[in-house]
Amino acid sequence: MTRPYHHGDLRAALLAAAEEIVNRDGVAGLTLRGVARDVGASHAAPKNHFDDLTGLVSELAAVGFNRFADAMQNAAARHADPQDRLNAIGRAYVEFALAEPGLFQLMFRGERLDKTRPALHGAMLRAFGTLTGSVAATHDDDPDAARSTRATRAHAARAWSMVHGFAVLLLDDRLNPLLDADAPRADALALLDDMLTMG
Amino acid sequence: MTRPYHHGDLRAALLAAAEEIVNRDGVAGLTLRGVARDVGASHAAPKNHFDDLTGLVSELAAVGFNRFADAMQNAAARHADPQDRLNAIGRAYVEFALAEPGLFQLMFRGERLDKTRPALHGAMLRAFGTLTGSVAATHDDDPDAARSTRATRAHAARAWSMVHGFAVLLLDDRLNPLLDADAPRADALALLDDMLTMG
DNA sequence: TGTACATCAGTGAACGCGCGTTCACTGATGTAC
DNA sequence: TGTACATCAGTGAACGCGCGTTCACTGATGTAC
Repeated sequence: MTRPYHHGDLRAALLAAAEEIVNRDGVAGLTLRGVARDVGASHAAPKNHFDDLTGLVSELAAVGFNRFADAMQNAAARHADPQDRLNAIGRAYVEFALAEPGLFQLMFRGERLDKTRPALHGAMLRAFGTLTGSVAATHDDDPDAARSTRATRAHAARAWSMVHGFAVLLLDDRLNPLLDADAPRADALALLDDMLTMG
Repeated sequence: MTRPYHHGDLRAALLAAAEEIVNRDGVAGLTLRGVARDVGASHAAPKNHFDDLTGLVSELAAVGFNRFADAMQNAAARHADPQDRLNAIGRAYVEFALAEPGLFQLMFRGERLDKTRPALHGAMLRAFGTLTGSVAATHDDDPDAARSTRATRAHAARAWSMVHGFAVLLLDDRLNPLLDADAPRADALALLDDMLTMG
């Protein structure tokens, strides 16, 4: 079987390769040439699908935010009580970051992202809406952030900051002094549970 | 006045230039050549003071963590009540991030950091000890994190995660949906105060 | 059904760029005697 | 007090590297008639 001239779905293959690279080598290790190399295409091929590195990164971030939103929604769907749902979302948030550390960092480092791209903008709204909406439900509030009260905004910002900060600090090994040295990963999730349920 | 062959304190000048660059262009914009260029030295000069980019970044991070610790301790010293002190530390944490966004990101992005360098390691312990010790005081607990109870660990992780996540999300314009569009900076600090004092 | 042609996807050579690093060197400083 | 010499700080040319980008091209696909 000879390799056909056209790939079939080079765009998807490039995104998959980019995801693998970013999780292995970090955001700084992601280059157009490297991605093309990994899928066996010429280094100029990505230009046809993503104008430049910002394009590739932004589209990959959109994929990431959609999966991120899916993960949080699936976690929420397994619980009926609003507070339980919110805690489940928080756990899913951190678990996503641990499972795809490079992708998570790419999604949250603005430098290389073009947030005006429709795919990315929509995916971000989905992900953040899931989180803030769930916070509002916990407090019997209007889920529309734009019309939320001062207290609800503070609740949303606190829940989001807490879980995001935990994920970021954990990924960068900053929480080690607070964790069991023998099993930091498992202990981290236990610690997160304590944080979420301590009232 | 002709420029002398020896600079006098090239090391300090290089660190100052690096700080300016990182706050202006971000972590990715920081290079040995660029730093040397900005102080008017040859591009190989930094080698004498910092072996490589990791050395420069790590030493700059050490400077940053010491200033960071100073800022938190100064803020704490203005209050007597433990909870007030902790809130003041949280405010100082976010204000530092806003004042030196590039330096803050450099300090918290592990990739380029050699945390085993004595200067950096010590400065990090100082900064984090200030924060976690203050949390323990709020709960009448042992300030030594290694011997702290499960509840204290959870309190420390929560306080730290919350304030760190808030800073990171704010720097990356992620909190805009929750902020007053006309004065996001001022509103952010008001929102932080609500978060810290909402109980 | 067949043919012509426009469009699209991918190739591979070439370019310029800034980077880190090496190297032989030079100017300045400190120290032993 | 002087002199010799080792050490240190900084220079500037040169190298190789991987990057993004451009360019003329070729193979494949779809569409108009």
